[in-house]
Amino acid sequence: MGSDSNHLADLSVVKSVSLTSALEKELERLILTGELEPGERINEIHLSNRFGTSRGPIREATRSLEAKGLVEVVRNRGVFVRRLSVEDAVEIYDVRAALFGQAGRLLAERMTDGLLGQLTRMVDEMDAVAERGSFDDYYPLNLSFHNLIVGSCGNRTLQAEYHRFVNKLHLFRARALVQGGGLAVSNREHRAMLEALASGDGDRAQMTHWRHVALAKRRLIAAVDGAASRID
Amino acid sequence: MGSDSNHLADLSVVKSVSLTSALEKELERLILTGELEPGERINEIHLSNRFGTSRGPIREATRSLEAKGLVEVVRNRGVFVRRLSVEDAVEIYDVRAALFGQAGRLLAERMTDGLLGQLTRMVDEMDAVAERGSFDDYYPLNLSFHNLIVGSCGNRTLQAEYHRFVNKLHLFRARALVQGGGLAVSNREHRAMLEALASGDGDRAQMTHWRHVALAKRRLIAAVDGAASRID
DNA sequence: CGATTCCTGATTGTCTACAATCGACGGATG
DNA sequence: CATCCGTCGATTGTAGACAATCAGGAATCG
Repeated sequence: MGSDSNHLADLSVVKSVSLTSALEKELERLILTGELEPGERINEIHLSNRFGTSRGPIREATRSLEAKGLVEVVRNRGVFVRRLSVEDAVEIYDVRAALFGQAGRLLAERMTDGLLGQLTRMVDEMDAVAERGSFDDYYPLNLSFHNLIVGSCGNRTLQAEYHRFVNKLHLFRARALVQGGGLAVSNREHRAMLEALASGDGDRAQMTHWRHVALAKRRLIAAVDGAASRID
Repeated sequence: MGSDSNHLADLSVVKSVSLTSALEKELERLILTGELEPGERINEIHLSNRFGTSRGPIREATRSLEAKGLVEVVRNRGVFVRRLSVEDAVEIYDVRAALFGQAGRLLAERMTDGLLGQLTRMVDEMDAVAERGSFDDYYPLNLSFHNLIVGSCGNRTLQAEYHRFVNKLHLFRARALVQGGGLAVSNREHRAMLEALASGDGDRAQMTHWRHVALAKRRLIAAVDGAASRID
């Protein structure tokens, strides 16, 4: 853990960034990587000792993280990394589906040959990886594919919002459950999205993109039910 | 303005609310009502004098408001109520359309006779008000109608998010421009939404709800262009 | 022995003070 | 007259101190 405080020290050397902002970024990183786990309490004094700052900026940072939905601030008790229930995760998937669908629509209406080629190569590569059944290789490609779509839709507000929700899903500690349905199924949905994007049809793109996330939600629910049955 | 500090005093009497939380609520109210105007600087010392608190809780509150997109914190310069450009507003409308569409879909899939009756009465009432051409009477009804839909969709995350974006649009000081297209046109779109909700068809409901906000966006753009032409 | 109460240490919430930064204004210079 | 530089007051960013609150452990009671 010692290297982490070095991380913050590097940031504060650049004096254009306030301590509060640097702390917020670092805390967010600790949360998203799982070093601070859901339900875990964020102790101001420990953190201030660890980072060599006073408690003020830490308090400011945690207020911001609360508004972003990554922590919960309980008066007189402390700040806790937010714990997501299955119900929470399902709700977040619905929001994410809506945003991703809208990103698909916006992108279909402004698609270029270059971008379409890039996206196509990514889907081809995911096909190859899926054949090998390698989730660890597939996941980052899948992430890049989604990020390129959202990042190219031309709406920064939508992009920022989408990523906030994707970040929040990091709190749902059930990544192994997300494999449900198989990689080939997931990439077939990517192909349908691609075709819709190529067609320039906004309605169709919105529907295929929305459906991809909605089906992922369903796979999650099925996996959770399956896991619960296995426990019983 | 003196009555506003009484507002905060009332809140702090109830000791279950921290000063920071009370200040955040009050600042948000001041921003959303327009008492603190877009671009205006929030002066910590003035506010701490006004509310009889130290600056610490004010700083914490403004960090949260920043994450909610209502203010911008500029290091060493201060906190400014966020100013929305037309482009910002258009981006927000797109996000709002996506969320509203999703709310429509979710509601269509869980509609009850009682709720449908309630929504129908509201649309009928809006018809009557629209005939009189009374925007001031129409607007709150319209707001209630939208809120009932989103509030009944069964997804709290979506609801909270939708309202965050509606709040942000308060920063766009061009409410007079939102009248474009006429009240009767707007309420015809409400009827299409109603029919879709009654049919229980999620696809159809999502599309009609999405379209309603998307058309409102178009009307806004047209009104902005019209206003610009009139200036030239 | 289990349940209840009390005490104390740890932590949080807020305040005050100090240092750093910025912008406005006035004076000097070309 | 325009531009540049220096000064100063206002404000922001942060640290440290003090008071309030809570949870856990120990003591007491039934």
